[in-house]
Amino acid sequence: MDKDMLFNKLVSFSASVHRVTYELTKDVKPESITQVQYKILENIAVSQPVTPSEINDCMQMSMPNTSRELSKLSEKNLIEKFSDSKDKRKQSIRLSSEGEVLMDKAFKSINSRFLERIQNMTNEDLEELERAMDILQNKLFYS
Amino acid sequence: MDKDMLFNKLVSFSASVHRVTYELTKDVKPESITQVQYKILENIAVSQPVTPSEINDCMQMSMPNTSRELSKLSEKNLIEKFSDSKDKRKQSIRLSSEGEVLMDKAFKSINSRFLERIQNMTNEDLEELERAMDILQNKLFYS
DNA sequence: TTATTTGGTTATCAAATGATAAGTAAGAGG
DNA sequence: CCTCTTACTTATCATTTGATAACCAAATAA
Repeated sequence: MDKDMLFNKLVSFSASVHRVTYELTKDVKPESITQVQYKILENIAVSQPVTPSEINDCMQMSMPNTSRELSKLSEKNLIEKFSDSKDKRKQSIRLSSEGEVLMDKAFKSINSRFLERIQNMTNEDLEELERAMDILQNKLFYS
Repeated sequence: MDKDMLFNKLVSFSASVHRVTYELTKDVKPESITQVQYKILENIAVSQPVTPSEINDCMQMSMPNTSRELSKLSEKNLIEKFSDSKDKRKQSIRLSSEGEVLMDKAFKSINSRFLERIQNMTNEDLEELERAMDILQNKLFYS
């Protein structure tokens, strides 16, 4: 097996994934928030409730910056902070109802672009896609 | 076929791809250039020679900003600009030898992390990966 | 009880990025 | 020849981001 060839394939593959996810998610974020803030919201949306440190790890930013961005999101009424009853240093963060609406709209729009993209596929195609994603996620893109 | 399930799978899949490419490419860029500049160099490396407008399209930035970043890369002696002999408005950009060295080092380092990641795989596993990438790239992550 | 560590905030500063306006020079179309 | 368009540059400005230092309060360890 030619591992160099496989590596080249990986390079081109991840470029494609990045490009297509860019196309799918283009313009779904409202003007009122920055790209980083949108990413944080996405992060919260898929794994709420989260703590600031968890967001911090996923986003690869420094705590002070995470804290700042969270405050901004809080000011914009998109998230809510609760303090943990057991460990009062910890904060637990979730989307506010306004935030839920925003992210719901975003995901719906991404979903509909996705449906467009797969609209002409047969059931076998779709099952093939599913299997292929499973394989790659388990064997190559595991964490 | 449940398309919503497939969509969820896609969301989680692309998150994984992003995370793993982050890990593979972490710290390969020298301190002397910014993230954006590194991305531009990657772009040039895989499809040189390129014109500023082509880079501009791929990078989703505005022409003035692209131009600025290219000048900076040029000042750092990482790229070279030639003007097209046919159409003198156009510029053709390639890596300088210093730029080649830099990107070569970067790709080698990414490659070695990739090899680590696949080191325990059988030939069948690798062929499976290859097929899976082909399928996804052709059917879902096409441009 | 007294450190020390953990989880987080606030303030501040430099640097990077994004966006706009205005300009130049070469090619294309009339 | 005279416009118009294309490809790109320069200058400038506001905003975002990244990084650092200093701080606080709760939890933990000594």
